[in-house]
Amino acid sequence: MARNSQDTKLRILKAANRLFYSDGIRAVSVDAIAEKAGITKKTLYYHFKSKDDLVAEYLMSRDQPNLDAMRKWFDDVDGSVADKVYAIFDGVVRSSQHPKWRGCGFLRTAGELANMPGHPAIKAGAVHKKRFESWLADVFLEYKLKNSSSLARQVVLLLDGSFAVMMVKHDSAYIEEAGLAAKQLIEASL
Amino acid sequence: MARNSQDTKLRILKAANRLFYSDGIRAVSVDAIAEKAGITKKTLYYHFKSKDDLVAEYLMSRDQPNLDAMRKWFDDVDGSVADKVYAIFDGVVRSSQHPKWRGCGFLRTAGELANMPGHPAIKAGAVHKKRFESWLADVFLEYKLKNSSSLARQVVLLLDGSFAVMMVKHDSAYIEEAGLAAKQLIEASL
DNA sequence: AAAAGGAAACTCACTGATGAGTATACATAA
DNA sequence: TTATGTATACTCATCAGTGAGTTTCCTTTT
Repeated sequence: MARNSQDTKLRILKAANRLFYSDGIRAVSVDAIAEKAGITKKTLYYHFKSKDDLVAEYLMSRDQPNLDAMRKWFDDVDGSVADKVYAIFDGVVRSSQHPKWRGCGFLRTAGELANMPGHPAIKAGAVHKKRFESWLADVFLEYKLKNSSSLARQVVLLLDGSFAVMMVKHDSAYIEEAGLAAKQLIEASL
Repeated sequence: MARNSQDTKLRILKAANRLFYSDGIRAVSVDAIAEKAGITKKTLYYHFKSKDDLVAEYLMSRDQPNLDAMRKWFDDVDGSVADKVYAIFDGVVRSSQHPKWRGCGFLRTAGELANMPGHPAIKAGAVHKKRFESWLADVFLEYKLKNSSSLARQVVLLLDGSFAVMMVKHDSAYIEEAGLAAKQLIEASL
C-alpha cells in the first residue's frame, strides 16, 4: 500500500467524488468512502479534519474541471456567440445521456445543505457559479453584446434551470429548450 | 389527546412538512417528526407505512397550495401577460425574504434522492412541475401567444433556475433577472 | 557506514449516539 | 366485544469520530 501522502489523499478525494456525486452527501458514510479508497477511516481523518471538510474539498476539486468542460464546448464550435453558447447546452444534453449522470453536484449539495447556510461546500458552489458567470460576461463583452452581465446571469439561470428540471423530469428536451431560450436572448442583444 | 385519525395524520404531515422543508429529507429523523407532532413513533408508523411514504405524502400535500400561490400572484396583477408572469417571479422574491424560506421543496427533495430515480417523492415533484407548466401553457394559449408550450417550458426553466441559483447564492436579484428574461421572451411571442 | 530517533502515515478496535422499524400491550369508541 | 388508535420499550444496524499502538522513511549522530 502506497505510503505517499498526496497519493492517498487523492485516492480518498476520488472515492468521495464518486460516492457524493452519485448518492448525495448525507447518504454516503465516511466508512463507505474509506472502504472505496481502500484505507481505514482513521487514515481518512488523518487527511481531512471532518466529513464537512471532505465535502467542501470534493466540490472545490470539481470547480476547474467543470469550468474547463464548459469552455471546451464553447470553443470547439464555430459560429456566432449564440451558437457557441447553445453548444454548452448541447454538451450538457450529451453528458446527461450517461447513466451515471446526476445533474450538477454543486446544486445538489447546496440543496441538501440548505439548512447550513454558511457551510464551506455551499461557498465552494457560489465560487464556482460566480466564476462561470464572470467568464460568460467577459465573453459577451468581447463579442460586444449589450447588457453583457445581465445576459450572463440569464444564461446561468437557464443552465441551472436545466439542471433543476432534469432532477425531477429526466427529459433532455428541457435542456434544449433552455439552450434555445439562451440563444434567443443573446441574439436580441446583438 | 385527540383520538381522531384524520386529525392525528394531519398533525404528523404538518410536522413532516416543516422539518423536511427546513432541513432536508435524510437530515430529519422519524423520531424528530414524531416528537414535533406530539405523538410516538409507533403512531406515526400506524398512519404511514414508511419514511419514504411520508416523504411522498409531504410533497403531494404541497402540490395544490404551491400552485394556488403562483396563480394568485398572476391573477392579482393587472397588466399584460408578461407583467402577470413577472408578478410570479416577484412573488417568489417576496417569499424568499422570509427567514424560513429554503427554495423549492420539490427540487431539493429530488436532488437529495437523485440516486433513487423511481422514488414516489420524485414522481410527486414531476406531477407538480407538469401541472404548473400545463397551466402556464394554457394561459399563454388563451392570450394567443405563439409557441405557447415552448414558452411555458422556458418560463419553468427560468423559475426553477431561480430556485437553483438561490440555493447557492442567496441573492434575490437573480430571481428578478429571471423574471425580466421571462418577460422579454413572452413579449417576443406576442 | 551503521545505528538511533522522531515524525509522518497508517491500522485495529472501539465509543456513544442515533438511525429506521417493531413486538407487545393498553385504551377508547362503535 | 371488537376494531381502531396510541404508548412503552425495545431491536439491530449504522453513524461520525477517536484512543492507542504500529509501520515506514528520512535525518541526525556516532
